Amino acid sequence: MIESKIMLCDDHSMIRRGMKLYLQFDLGFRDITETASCNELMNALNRKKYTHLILDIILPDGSTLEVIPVIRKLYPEVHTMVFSMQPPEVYGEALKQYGIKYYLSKTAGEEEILNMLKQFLNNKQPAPDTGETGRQNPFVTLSPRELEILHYLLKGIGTKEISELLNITMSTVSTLKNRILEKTHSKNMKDLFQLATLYNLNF
Amino acid sequence: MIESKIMLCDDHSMIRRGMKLYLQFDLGFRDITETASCNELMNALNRKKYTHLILDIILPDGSTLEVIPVIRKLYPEVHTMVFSMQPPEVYGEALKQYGIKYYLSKTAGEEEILNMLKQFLNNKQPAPDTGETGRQNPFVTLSPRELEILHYLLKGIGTKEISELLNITMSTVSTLKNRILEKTHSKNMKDLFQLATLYNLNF
DNA sequence: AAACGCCGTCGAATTAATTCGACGAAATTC
DNA sequence: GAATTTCGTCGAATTAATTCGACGGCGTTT
Repeated sequence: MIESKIMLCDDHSMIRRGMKLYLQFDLGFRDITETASCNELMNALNRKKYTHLILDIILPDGSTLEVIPVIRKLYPEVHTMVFSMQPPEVYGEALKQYGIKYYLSKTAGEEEILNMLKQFLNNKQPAPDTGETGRQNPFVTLSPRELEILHYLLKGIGTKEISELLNITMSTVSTLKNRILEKTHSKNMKDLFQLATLYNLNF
Repeated sequence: MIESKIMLCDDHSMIRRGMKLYLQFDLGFRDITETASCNELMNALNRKKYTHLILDIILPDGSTLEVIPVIRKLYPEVHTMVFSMQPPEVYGEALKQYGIKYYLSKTAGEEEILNMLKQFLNNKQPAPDTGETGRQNPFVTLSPRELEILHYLLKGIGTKEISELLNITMSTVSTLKNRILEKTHSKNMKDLFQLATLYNLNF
């Protein structure tokens, strides 16, 4: 194995220390650089060549989602793993579109963390993701009527009021709403709001 | 200094490792026990006497807000510090009501973390409450119970399920939910989610 | 001490929302 | 062209959620 040069970007010093411990003591890597913001990250990448990036999503000066496209353009060969508090369902799709194949949740157990780190740092293929050739925006599968309902739902309007606005039954609205939740793989409204925010769908 | 027996409760192994490193290497404490849920925590407290507790707020099986009153009743002499991702303004008041004087934010820098840990573990008086922060944050007016409910609401959990989790009536949950909406001036859940996002409360 | 206001709780009545078919029309696949 | 899927819709039954008034407990104010 070639000596890996690892960049670890997370704004929580606690997390960085914990992660560093895994990388150093458990996995034996030594070349680990830390950054705590998008800005620091980009500067550091500019200064030195890294083989692996381990990035948090939410940083004090913005989201790594904003810089990942830039990074992939400037340093196409670097391996990138995202590591976040956010549930993978939410960012998974967006990251796949960006070509990020590794997503580690901070809520994962020790074993899972170590396993994924090992695979990632040895440049193995990522965990067997559920097939599906690079899915797109989950909202594109919605029918016209469903999009109409979605529009009102995202404004926080309830089933009853929507049914009145569109002159249809509440049960119809409920049915459509459920189909929307299914198609977007949202468990509940909170998931839907999050997903919509993620895809800039907040109209 | 008397030998401290420290209990560290957090569901992220990464955080636990980072914190343990601070406690062991930087501060020289050795008796550190880890737990990762409310249940584990209560069992561990029952088994052994601790001098200091360092607790995360949000755990997989509930909120420490639920168990802190119990802990303070059963073990009134134990020193407790809360340690969380949430901005301190939000939980500060509720915790003060529970007699918790130490609140450490995971977003704090290394120095701040070490300082507060030192003070806490040496049983000094808490840091001079960093001035009047965020009188504008609408979440500060929430009562302890309301914050508890809020926590579940923000996870997208419904009234019925919350009532089951907390063993109270649905009508109670609904009442609390409405008071939360009122106090935060939210018309509906969508507003609440948005507001929570705005105040970095989404976890 | 009395009065006030917030807190956590509930019951009963009411309303909102979901579920689970089901149906014809339109689009798509075979 | 037949079979299948998706779409928009609904009714009836059921379940979830809200409303509203209330009550005792607990701090504060007066």
